[in-house]
Amino acid sequence: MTIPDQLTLFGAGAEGATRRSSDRPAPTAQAASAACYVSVVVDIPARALSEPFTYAVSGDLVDGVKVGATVLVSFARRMAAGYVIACAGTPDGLAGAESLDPSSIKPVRAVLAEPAFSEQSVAVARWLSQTYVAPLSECLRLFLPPGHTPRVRRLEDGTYEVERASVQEVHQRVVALTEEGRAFVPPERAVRQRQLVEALACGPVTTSELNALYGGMSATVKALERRGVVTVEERRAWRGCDASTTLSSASGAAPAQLTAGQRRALSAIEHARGLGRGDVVVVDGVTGSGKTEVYLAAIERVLAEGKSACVLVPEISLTAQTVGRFRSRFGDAVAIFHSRLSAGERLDQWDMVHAGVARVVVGARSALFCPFRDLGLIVIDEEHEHTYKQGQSPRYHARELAAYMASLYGCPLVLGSATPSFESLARCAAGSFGGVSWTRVEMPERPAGATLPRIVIADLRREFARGSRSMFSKPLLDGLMRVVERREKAVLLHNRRGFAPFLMCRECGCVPTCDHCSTALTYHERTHTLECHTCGAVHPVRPYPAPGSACPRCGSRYLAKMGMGTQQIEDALRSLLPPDVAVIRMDADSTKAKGSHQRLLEEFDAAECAVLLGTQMIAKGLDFPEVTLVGVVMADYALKMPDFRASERAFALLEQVSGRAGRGERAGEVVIQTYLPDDPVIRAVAAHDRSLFVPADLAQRAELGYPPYVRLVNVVCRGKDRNVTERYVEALAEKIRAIASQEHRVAPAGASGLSAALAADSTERPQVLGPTTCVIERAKDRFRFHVMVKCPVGYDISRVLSRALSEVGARRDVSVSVDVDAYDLM
DNA sequence: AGCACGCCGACT
DNA sequence: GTCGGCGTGCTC
Repeated sequence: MTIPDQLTLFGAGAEGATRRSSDRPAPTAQAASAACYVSVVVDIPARALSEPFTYAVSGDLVDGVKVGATVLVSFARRMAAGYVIACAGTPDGLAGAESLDPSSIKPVRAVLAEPAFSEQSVAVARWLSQTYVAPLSECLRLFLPPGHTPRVRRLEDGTYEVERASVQEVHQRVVALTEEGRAFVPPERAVRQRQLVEALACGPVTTSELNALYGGMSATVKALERRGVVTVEERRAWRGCDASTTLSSASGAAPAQLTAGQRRALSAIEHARGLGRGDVVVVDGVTGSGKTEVYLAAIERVLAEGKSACVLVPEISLTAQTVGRFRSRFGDAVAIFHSRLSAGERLDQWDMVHAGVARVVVGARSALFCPFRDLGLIVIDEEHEHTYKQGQSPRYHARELAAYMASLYGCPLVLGSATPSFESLARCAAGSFGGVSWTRVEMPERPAGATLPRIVIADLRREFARGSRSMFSKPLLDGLMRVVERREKAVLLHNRRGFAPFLMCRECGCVPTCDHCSTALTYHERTHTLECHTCGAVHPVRPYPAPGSACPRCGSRYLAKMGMGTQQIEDALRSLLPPDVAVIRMDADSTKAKGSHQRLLEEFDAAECAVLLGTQMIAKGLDFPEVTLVGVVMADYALKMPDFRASERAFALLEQVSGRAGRGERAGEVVIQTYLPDDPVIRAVAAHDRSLFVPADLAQRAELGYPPYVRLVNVVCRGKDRNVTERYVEALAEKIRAIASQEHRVAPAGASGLSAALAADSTERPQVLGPTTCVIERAKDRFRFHVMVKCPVGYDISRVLSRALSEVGARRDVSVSVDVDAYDLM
């Protein structure tokens, strides 16, 4: 545990200490001696401060002040960190500074960090800021090295302090034999020297490795270094590169031959690369059709041209196999980003890209902000995943950001999925969007004779009528027994975490709810607690049939667990299956610890006969050829979500999880348990044919005005005072209505005909719905209201919103969050 | 007149 | 974000 180093600038004793009064420099003198001028975005996240300010750079700082650098500036009687986004010889050369009084320009006080982003990244940050109505400083921060967000604080005595980044680079000392050293024979009795020479015979070794192997070796190293036998070289250590896996399918050897579908996809990507304008290729390949191999082959060609590639995968830790394939194909040239990296590992992976050591980046959505040298390809795997939408400001969607970056860099964007998003399907159907072409390539077959699994629908209504009270239907039970008998493997999906999601009184119907938030409390079996997943409040509880259970409202003792979770199914499986069958549960609870995710998968891989039970995290990316059975314990949770995308998501989830079966030589079977066997989504999954539900679902969305036919923006206002918040949100909604009605349709330059093609029946002007209270009316003691805005595709709604926000003005006691192209409408 | 409070706008 | 300026309205 290291205490963050603190470095006091302008501290007491420092010459010209920055006190309130002495804070103002003589402006004219500074301006006259300026070597150049810069546009600086101050790191104060307020919507009103999104525009850059102009500062002068003195001669002694000019070498360090470049685009991408972090600087310290005085701003409105205080100090602030800021980011340099442009440089020029005179103020006139900087946008917005033309009409500035030269005497009001202050100097840059210090350089806090070397350049971290390029001018292209500035363009990307600007686009993010405008599109998602977020402060520019917040968007620029995304490009900083991990753990290096600057912190400037004012101390009691009026001086300022810049906190040094808590994560630092580390070095290792590498010991190697010199040319002459090879012939060196240690004296008979010099045991340590013998050990050292022996260790170095096969190649250079780090000092820490030597010390771990032989104990204190530093004296010996020093002695031999003096004699010229060995050299010691200090080298930057790259943390986060040593993750190895025993997973059998993680090797990346290229197959002898690609399938016809893979070749088609690859040539579409090559075609797009040749055009160099950022065209999009949607690789629509069934599960197991070898999409990863297409990415790998495309990246090989990009690397051969000396360019780099970025691959986004949903929550990387879920796909240790994918990572393994990339690492074994491209070796050290790969940087990996996932949520389970430590701060130091994250920084080093970033620096590997910065230094040009790594030219392939595999990571979650934030990997797009890496300091790429010359980006030649962007890939988004499992493109339909909603994790590509960022949940906090800036609430960008990685697909849209990647499409913008692709056109900026003139490189192709590849979107891969077995279940492409409706947005992507619509754009491909239109042929173009945002001024570039969108092409869909189908890969309908699995390579090497593997076939898609047979799908069995288990009708739970009939099971119940037959008197079965088991959580496993006959087809699923039979399937499990067959797996046990043949010593194969099964994957069981259950889309819920915890033991019982909530408690309910069987007598009065009361469901315990959080005092601070209007959400039902979740029951946790192992700890006997009710927990609020919104604010984290924890209450101990005794549910029925434990003695002393009591309903908080009516006192009845029948306060019972409702629904079932993965833990309950795990217990049932264990009592059902012979003890030599491994039952492995994977959900948010069992994968909390670092590395536990991979460990559980390796356990499943190594087992001779096993059942892997888990939430949706097991649905994608897993590639185990021995899995012959996939069971969905209850498909209806996914089908009946209160969301217009429920069908799309349910289809994706069921199709993905079904795809885990039959990836090897033996055929696979999927059993889906449901009370709704006639639902079009279930029928589409059963037939491996999305056309059985997509047209009807699209027709409904067109009629009700939902994406992909319109854009949706959700504006949420939160405040402690109900009335104040409500009045504010009403004023904001009114302002949006007013501005939207006076603006004509402003399609941004280059916007395609998709809005015309798709939005023909929808409104031409934005439609403002609400304000209303949010579904979660109150969270963390704040009242929540929201306004929904629907507008035609291609309409520049962001401009309307930022104008409305600045005209209504900010209030300290009401926080506003804008979610453009919202996914979560709660 | 003197001052507390809240709103508005500037900040380079 | 954060501070100061200024207008409103209340109190001495």
